[in-house]
Amino acid sequence: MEKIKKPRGTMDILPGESELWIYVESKMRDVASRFGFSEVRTPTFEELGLFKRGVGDTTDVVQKEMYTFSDRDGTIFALRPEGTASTVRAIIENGRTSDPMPLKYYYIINCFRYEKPQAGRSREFFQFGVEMFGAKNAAADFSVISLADTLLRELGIKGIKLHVNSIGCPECRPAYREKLVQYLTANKESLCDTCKARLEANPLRILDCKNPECKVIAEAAPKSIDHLCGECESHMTTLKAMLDAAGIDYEIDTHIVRGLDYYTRTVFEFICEGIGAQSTVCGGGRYDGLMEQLGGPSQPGIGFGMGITRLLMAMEQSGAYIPEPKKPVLYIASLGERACVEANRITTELRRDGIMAECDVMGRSLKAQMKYADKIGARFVLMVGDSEIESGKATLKDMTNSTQSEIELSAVANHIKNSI
RNA sequence: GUGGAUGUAGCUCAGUUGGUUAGAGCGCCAGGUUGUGGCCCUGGAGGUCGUGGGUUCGACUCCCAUCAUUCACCCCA
Repeated sequence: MEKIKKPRGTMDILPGESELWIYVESKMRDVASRFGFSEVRTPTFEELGLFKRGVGDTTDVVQKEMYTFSDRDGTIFALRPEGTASTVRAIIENGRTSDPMPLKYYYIINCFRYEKPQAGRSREFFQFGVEMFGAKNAAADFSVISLADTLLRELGIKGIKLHVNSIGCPECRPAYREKLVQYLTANKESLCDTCKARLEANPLRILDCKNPECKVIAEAAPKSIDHLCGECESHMTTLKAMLDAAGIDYEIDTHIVRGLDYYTRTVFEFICEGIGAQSTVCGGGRYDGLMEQLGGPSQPGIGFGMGITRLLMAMEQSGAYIPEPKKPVLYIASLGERACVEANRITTELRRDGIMAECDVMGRSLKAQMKYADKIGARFVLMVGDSEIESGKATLKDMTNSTQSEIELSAVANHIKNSI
């Protein structure tokens, strides 16, 4: 038979590494709930229009990276390329804007983008996302950033830097944008080809270009942070004061420009060098116009997305703690039908009491069972055969020091429970 | 979408200027006498050498194509 391969840019997470994912995900839930965020689960696919309006019709994500398909009735759907749009849709659709403000939601989801895979980027990827709605103050920005910072610390990630910028609001951005375009147009000849094209479509992106020539121009370009209106200015000032007070290191990085249309004011990234070209482990910002854009009431919002694969790479690089696979406390080696029945009886009793226990299901020899017990790291091994069934006593071996003792079969479960 | 690198057992890799039944280590399974792990020894299973063409008496080895993996650009988490 011909083998079927997994789709390009997807991955299998197998035993041995799924433990790590579970650990990281439980950390995310733990930290998020400590910050007062609750989990939201939305569909894996949505109507295409949601992302066109939410993420932005002109973005690369929507224009060329979406997995779309039509339903039998002709409706066009898309696999979610990110989580924010769906969350906002769910809030509006379920009337949650009547809940006490602010709304604090988080999610751990898979997202899909048709891209060419490379380190830290795949077609199906996983992200932890956080969204807060209804709070326009800088304190909201701060608590979201602080949440990310706390999580990264608790996962033992080192060498990660917070970059912060403000890209202004509908009040001040148009004037800034015009000034920037003027400046860039004057220097158009020195720009790389892609940036020449970006001049029309998305001039802000030029600030983020890696081409050396463009970098020089970007360095001297007018900065959004110097052209903020009064409100944006004081918003940023307060945020900086809060970060300083909490001891969260950051740098103002005028190159940070988010690619999704919905961002306003604060934008930030946690960047980890050394994990490849895709070094943004966490990226987010404020999106005050998004709720209204999707047909809901006008409510400010702020949040971030954290790429779990990139996070794992950062953890590995940091030599962070990684959980050990669970090991059974007791393995029961049995020989013969009657012993096997008894082994299963005791194993079940322990399992019902929440203790990890194993017994033979392969019909192996005693020696082979001992080898197996060793490989799976069992702490104790109980040896049961016909004579043990007769006498009601069996040998219990402590695998850490090879000591053996006689024990009543009826007392095994209790003995094990007491010895852990 | 563009460019570079790579593709031999489950894993990590050998495979000599193209030459007979393709190898090692690890892992897996079974044994090493009579009911006992870690070390050691023996045996076994497992590969259409990514796939499809071509050159040749003969291809894992050379050529072309294709697919996949990977790194970078683009973009983003």
